[in-house]
Amino acid sequence: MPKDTRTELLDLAERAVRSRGFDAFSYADLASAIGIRKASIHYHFPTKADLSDALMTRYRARFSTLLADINAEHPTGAARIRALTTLYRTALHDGSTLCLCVSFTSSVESLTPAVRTQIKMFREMMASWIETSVVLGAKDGTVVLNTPAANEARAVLALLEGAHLAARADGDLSRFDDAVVGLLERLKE
Amino acid sequence: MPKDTRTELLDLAERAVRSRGFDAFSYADLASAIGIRKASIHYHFPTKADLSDALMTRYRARFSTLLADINAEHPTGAARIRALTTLYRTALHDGSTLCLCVSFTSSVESLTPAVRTQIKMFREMMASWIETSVVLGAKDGTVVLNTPAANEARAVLALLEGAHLAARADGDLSRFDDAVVGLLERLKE
DNA sequence: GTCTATAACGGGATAGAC
DNA sequence: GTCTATCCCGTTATAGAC
Repeated sequence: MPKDTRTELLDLAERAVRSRGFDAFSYADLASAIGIRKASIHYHFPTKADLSDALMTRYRARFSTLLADINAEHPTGAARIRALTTLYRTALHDGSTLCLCVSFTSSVESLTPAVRTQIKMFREMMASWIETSVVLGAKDGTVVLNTPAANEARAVLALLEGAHLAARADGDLSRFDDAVVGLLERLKE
Repeated sequence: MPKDTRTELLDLAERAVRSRGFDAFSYADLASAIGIRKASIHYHFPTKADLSDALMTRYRARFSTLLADINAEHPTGAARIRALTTLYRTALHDGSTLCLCVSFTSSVESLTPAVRTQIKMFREMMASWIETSVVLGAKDGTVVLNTPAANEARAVLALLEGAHLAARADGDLSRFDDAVVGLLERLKE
């Protein structure tokens, strides 16, 4: 079954933002990629602000589902953090795409207050999930906590996002792997 | 003594890239800020590629000096890593400016091969210095190594850059502090 | 929903006077 | 070194036909 135009536009725009950045892609790029005129895109997303807002809304919903999936599949704290690391690694693709949240954060001055709020909400969601996971890990004995769980969560999130940047800069997935060795090492079982 | 125009342009451009991103600032911005016409800027930097190259060259040189200063002032591995963390924290200013390298990495597709190479060289320099510092710390007993020093170095760099993003997204320096608590905790003495 | 056509603006860059 | 003037292109966005 074919994707509708709106979904196709979101897919293309997401890839564009994550690989080139918010300020470096245009409606013309999307139009030529999808095979319609750029004026037609304004029917689906009147302004670029509307498009970026829709991108973050969908991205947050997708990650919310993905985190729930991880919870359903992995019972221990360590397994969940491992799965999250895999998720971030996969999101890099061949090293050509950052996390949408990372990309948007670098262009935050070009974004509307609504999108900035969504960026914050995304990080809050991630940090909160990580915190819950490491607390679980501390209880089930699979994660060693050296600092308060809230700080561990912020550190893990920063590490994963920073590892994204490193891999993106070199176009090399192994940069990501190098950076997360220490994190994975701390997960028992 | 007054700054020359070239230096003033570099200062303005660096702040612009770090706060708004490479694709979101223009010669017109610099011109109005410095009080000359935008055509005049082309005398100093014929193209935006020349400007970005000069920015990275100067940034690398500055950090090279700063790292040497840290070495001169701090004898132990832990003290050096602590000083580096402070350096990154300061680079955030009030939370409005990313590391130039972080900002450029997000816009890497808009940059010339020469600048991309400089981005890699910057990270190599940082990772190498961190690795040397943690090896020193392992010897003098101020840093506990859980993984190979090369991996620790990549992890520290990723953590610092990721912490930059977190602070930038929320416009709040305490996000940086939250993320690096665990790193500082591992430094003894 | 998509089209053509166009408005209105801003981008990087250049030529040549001073 | 800085200026004015200009070129050429790309940008987001809108109007109105189909």
